[in-house]
Amino acid sequence: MPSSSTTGRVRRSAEERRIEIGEAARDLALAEGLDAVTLRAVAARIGVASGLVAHYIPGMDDLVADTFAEIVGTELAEVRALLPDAPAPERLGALVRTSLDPARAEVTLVWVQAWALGSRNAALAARVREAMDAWRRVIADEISRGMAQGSIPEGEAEPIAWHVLAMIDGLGAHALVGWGPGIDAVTPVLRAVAGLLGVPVARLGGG
Amino acid sequence: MPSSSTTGRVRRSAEERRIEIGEAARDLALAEGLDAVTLRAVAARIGVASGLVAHYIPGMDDLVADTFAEIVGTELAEVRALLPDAPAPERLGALVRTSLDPARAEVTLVWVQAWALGSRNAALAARVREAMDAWRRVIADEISRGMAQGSIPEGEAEPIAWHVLAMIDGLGAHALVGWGPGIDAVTPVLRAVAGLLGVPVARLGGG
DNA sequence: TAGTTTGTTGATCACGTGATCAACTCATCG
DNA sequence: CGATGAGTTGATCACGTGATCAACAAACTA
Repeated sequence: MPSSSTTGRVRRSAEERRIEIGEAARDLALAEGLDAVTLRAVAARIGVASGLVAHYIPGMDDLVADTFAEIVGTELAEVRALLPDAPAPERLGALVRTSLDPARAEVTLVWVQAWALGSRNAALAARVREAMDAWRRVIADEISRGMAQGSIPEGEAEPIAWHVLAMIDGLGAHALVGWGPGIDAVTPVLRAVAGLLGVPVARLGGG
Repeated sequence: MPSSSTTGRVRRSAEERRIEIGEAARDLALAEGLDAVTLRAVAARIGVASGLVAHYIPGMDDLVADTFAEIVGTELAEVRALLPDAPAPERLGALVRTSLDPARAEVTLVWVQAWALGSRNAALAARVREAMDAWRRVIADEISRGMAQGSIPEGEAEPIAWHVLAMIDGLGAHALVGWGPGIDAVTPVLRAVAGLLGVPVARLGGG
């Protein structure tokens, strides 16, 4: 029998349901990976028939792509919010340290899966490129500001930003299979970034 | 023809079949990704019933893991074979250039998929860690030799090797979704590596 | 109250996955 | 020649995927 008086079912407005579905997809992706965002899994998580979820989305590929965009968009905003009010090099150091925080492993899995799934899911691939552009832009802006302020030697900000990102992503992927334990990741990365920027390591701040 | 005109079937020895299956799995993985290594896909590629493939392997997870190991093992051997007979810094430069060659995109997809699948496939995860260890060892050995010969300033080779690898892998993953086109990847990476090693960029050779 | 709208269900379809196994074919040996 | 055994088939199982849709129920409206 149904749970309460008549039925336990709750009717929500279309807009509420859409939000609920999006949240469920996000939670699932963070907890179990992007490939766990499945029609039935999302439905089960919000206690609803699978058909309902299908009714609200164009297709699963789109939901997955949207979920990815939502997660990494939030991630970037969070990382930016944590940057200290300090000179560019120190802000960049903080950005690297935050990005390499093991607590972000959930998001790293999402990133790596997105790169892999991006080969087949065109919508996702487009979102991935957008997200990477956004990240590079943030890093490049910091570098450019530092160059304008004189705290970083003049040069091309874009390629440097690109490679800082590559280092962060590479280390993240490595950590995903439990590789590189026991080694301090942050210090050598900061050394490498300092080399890329042309500034002393100490200028990147931190302890 | 040898085998009767009624059926085109060919009988092979168990060992031949095993090799044939392994090769089909490798080709499939390189052409369409590790997730395309499927019971039926492998069978179809060698023109055989799916049951035959299943008969020769413990399970698909194992075949996928073996296929990954085979591919990246060969890759590392190839890259090593291409290193010039020169001082350590130049060899490292060549290693980086070879690894970033766009022609290796096939293998990159395999790597990224392996990182992602490694979360669920324990056998694969183990192989991935082994492969990464092998890579790091090769790079670290080169660095250590350079340090011993005086062509690279003294320091800890392992962390440096680790980060050179992270940079290579990160850039590879980026390229997978068609990101970073039009930007010369090699030059800035060499600059970063030179910074890590503490040697002038010119010492990494190439051009 | 009766009628209409809108959210929701659950069965069902078509497909793809890995795995299993009795039956078959063919090469080889006695 | 007949028997033995290794290689192979193809149907089949159980499961999971995305998608569809007629029917149903709750809320709203006249």
